[in-house]
Amino acid sequence: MVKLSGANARCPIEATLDVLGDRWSALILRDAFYGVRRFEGFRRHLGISRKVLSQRLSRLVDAGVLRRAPIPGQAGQHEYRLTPKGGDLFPVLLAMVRWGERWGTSAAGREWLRLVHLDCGQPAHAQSVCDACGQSLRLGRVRALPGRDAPPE
Amino acid sequence: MVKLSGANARCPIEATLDVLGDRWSALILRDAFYGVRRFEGFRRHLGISRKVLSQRLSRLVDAGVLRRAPIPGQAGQHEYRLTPKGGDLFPVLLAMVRWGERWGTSAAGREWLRLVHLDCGQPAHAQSVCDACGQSLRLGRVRALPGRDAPPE
DNA sequence: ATCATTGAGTTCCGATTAGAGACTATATAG
DNA sequence: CTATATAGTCTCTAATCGGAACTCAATGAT
Repeated sequence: MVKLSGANARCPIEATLDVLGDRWSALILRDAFYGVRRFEGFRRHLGISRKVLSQRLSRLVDAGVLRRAPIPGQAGQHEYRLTPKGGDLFPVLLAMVRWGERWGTSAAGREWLRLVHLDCGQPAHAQSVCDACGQSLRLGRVRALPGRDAPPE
Repeated sequence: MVKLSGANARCPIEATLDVLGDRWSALILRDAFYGVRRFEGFRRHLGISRKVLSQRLSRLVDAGVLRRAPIPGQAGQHEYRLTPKGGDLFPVLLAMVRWGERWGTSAAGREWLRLVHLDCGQPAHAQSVCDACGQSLRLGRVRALPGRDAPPE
């Protein structure tokens, strides 16, 4: 499934898609952000088959976004927790929540989920801003250029 | 933790994944943000098979994120352009760029792509902030609760 | 002590989907 | 009139999916 296409093989978006570019992986990570940790938890919440879940969890562990840790006291049992690398996917998920709330066919206008920002107590809606100037990053106000390490041509 | 019954079917993230949850669709949208518009452009740039490209483009058009418009003067030819709904996916892509630059295996530390924020002239790195208080949205500082329209139980 | 249950998988199967490549249809270029 | 480009469709094989059954270890109930 990891098909690296010609020239843009290592575009950072593709690197992210190695982890998030599969529906089940993305949903597993969503559940991980919601606090799900156990195999059976994911399975029940997602309705995913055991085989695919097992495969996806291993892949996410291999990718370093989840960590498989034994549960102390519960011999033989373990849980999957987000690593710092995995936790850093949070902004991507938040941006997805935002879009889904605005545009999702059956989600639009509905409040399925309430995210509360503990620092201000308000409902959290993610906004994408420039980390240099703090202004909102709008499509059309961002120009994509080849970077220093871009492939030639 | 949000109670996820089988009815998490309409979580806003899932709505977004209907569009972005497939690797090819996500890559097509990335290319669209880069300015690619034509069937053959996507095909060459991505190395995708015609069948799958055709299928994905139709799906994205059906989903309302791309629009299939005839090119005036070039009879029989047309292009795929982002709709406002599609353009609103930009923050998701930006968040992916950000993560890929930080964590992507072969992308980490490299500058494959340079995004310039035209409003300040600086390299654009997307940051996810609360639209209410403007503070950065950090995992752990956001609590997920069932919303008004959450499924019962 | 035994039986059933739960957690966490693995294995097998039929059905779906993906990708490679050939084929088609239309329009312009030479 | 032939060649080329665009935008697909069709066919075929290989990979992948979901579902169900099976495994195996650790608890829990009788």
